[in-house]
Amino acid sequence: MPHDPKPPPAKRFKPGSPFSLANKKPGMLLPKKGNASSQIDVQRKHLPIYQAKSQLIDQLRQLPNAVLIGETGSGKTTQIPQYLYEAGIGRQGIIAVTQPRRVAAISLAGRVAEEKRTQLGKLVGYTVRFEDVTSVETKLKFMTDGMLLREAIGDPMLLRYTVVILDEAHERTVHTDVLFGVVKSAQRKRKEHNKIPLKVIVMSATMDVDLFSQYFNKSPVLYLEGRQHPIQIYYTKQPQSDYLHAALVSIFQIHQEAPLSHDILVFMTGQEEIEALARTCRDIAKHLPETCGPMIVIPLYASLPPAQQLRVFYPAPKGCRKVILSTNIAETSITISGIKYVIDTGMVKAKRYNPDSGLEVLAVQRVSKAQAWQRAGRAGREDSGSCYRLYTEDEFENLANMTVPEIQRCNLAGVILQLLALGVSDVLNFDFMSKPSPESMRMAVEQLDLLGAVEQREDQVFLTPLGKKMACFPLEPRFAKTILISPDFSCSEEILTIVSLLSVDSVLYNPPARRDEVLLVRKKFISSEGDLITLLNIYRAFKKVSGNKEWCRENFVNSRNMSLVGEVRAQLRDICIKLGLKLESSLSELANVRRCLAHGMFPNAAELQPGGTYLALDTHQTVAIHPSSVLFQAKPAYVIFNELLHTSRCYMRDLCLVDPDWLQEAAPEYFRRKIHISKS
DNA sequence: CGTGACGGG
Repeated sequence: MPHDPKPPPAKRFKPGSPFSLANKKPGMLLPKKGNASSQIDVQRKHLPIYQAKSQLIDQLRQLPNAVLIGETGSGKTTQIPQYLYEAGIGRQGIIAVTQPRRVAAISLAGRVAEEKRTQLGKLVGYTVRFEDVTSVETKLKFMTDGMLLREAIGDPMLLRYTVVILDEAHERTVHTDVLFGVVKSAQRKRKEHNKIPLKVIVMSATMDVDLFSQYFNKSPVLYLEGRQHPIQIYYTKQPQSDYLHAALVSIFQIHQEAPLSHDILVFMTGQEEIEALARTCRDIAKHLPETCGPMIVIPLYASLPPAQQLRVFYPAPKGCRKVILSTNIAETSITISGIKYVIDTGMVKAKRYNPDSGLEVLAVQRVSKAQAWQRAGRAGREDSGSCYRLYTEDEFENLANMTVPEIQRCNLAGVILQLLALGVSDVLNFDFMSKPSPESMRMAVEQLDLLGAVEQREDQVFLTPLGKKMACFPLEPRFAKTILISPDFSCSEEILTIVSLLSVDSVLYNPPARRDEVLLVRKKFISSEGDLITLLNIYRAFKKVSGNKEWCRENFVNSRNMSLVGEVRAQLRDICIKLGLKLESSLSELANVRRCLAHGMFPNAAELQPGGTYLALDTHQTVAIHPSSVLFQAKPAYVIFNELLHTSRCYMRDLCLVDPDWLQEAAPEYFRRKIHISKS
């Protein structure tokens, strides 16, 4: 199977100077894809992977592990599971295919069911959170990697499965990285216990090949040809000090020179930047000579309402240019057809983790080479295209090869808890493909220790009975702990609501243009006891009108996120019932709720200082109340907060007023130490 | 006095 990892030859251009067009001919029309089932077989046979079918089956039959490298469009994800099934490989159990995202798992299952001409949920099914479309007949199961991890807690050897296919492995999400270790150990254990072997197939784009192969006992790497069209890459001649300006200039150069039917996709870093550039583009486009043609500018980022996200898929009116300004959401999650030009600023907003302070910070930084290739690839999905990189070739060469795997950039408390629940005996030496730093491992263990989830004896970490229960919840450890202690305060119903509200995207809708209206309408929910109680009030009011959409609109509440809160809450409540927790409501007695929150979240406590700032008692950082908090003006002596946000300052968000005595009673020794230090 | 890249259970 041929494989050419060499990137296309590079050309240079300078924003603001004329550059030669890569392709003057108008975009070719593609043959329309039919949906009639008679055409499905024809389509399947036209996929590049079909040529290699018998060879692939022979290899996969005998190999316990394989790494499969295939470009987008190779058809590997839909075809390999079917090939295995049709060849009778792994028939004794289920073939699982994991995906980092829900939508991908759901749509792939739909596609494969269609190809097999069966009803979804029979032979082919999917499992994601809140949705299980499988049955006893299901042999090909698409699922999120997080879902398989959850299942592994009850079944560490994954005995229901004969084959696990880890797709999109190059994305290196936390879940995929943990799964690498889980399936590897399941393979070994099954061998030791003389169980049916587990076959593991890692699927990835053209990167990380050696790492994957090494990790899975030097397993062979199979290459699949893709159906990617050639992409011409351009670099700037000089480094650009202002990538936004460079992007603006490049957009209008292409706009002036390329046929209007060619769409442009620009990769940028965040919402604010995108909205600002969109405004500028629209302004400029208005004042261009008529020879240029009109331009439609579409912003794209995750927090955009779904209806507005859909706009990127509508073709622009004839004779109008479509320009999409996007975050990295268009790198993987959303695929837009018809993109002819990609402009890559070379920058991305990404999470960084400081294990010493335990603080996660969002920062604008340079992309990796792998990411730059992923972005460029978005220009060549249906036809040849061009990618304009707003940096020099030298700068490109100096980029990191790979994006640092997320597991090396995040708080590991949840991961460690999950591994312990899986029965991993020596967590500190868990066989990670890319080991997180010892400091961040230690930090996570300390956090779990503080919550009472683990005990440390002779350099070993053990799960406590409380920790075992905590692991049952699909939540951050501190939230699980708060729920588990809530029966002691007779307020589980309220705590379930608050935790659910904090574990989904914000239910508060804050359009900046209607700020005054928002403040006015929100007044009636505000509690002087803080943001968490305010949120509880909003949820109660929402329930009172049974989730009325009109009510949501009037009150600037995001109804979709609010419904999600309900789903999460129901799931958590079920887990509570299975664990035999006594569920009570404290109704109007909200001091109980705050006391419970103080006991569960005491590591996130802060104390007012004479100067009016706060001191985070755990890390002794100086912090401030975020201006969006209902306690912003009040400045109470002691608060707990849900999270720290590091922007212009270090802000606490989602606060709750607490009594210092509650903190003392929650963790006497800890606070004796902390408060002692803070006073000295 | 002023804000959150993207996912997932």
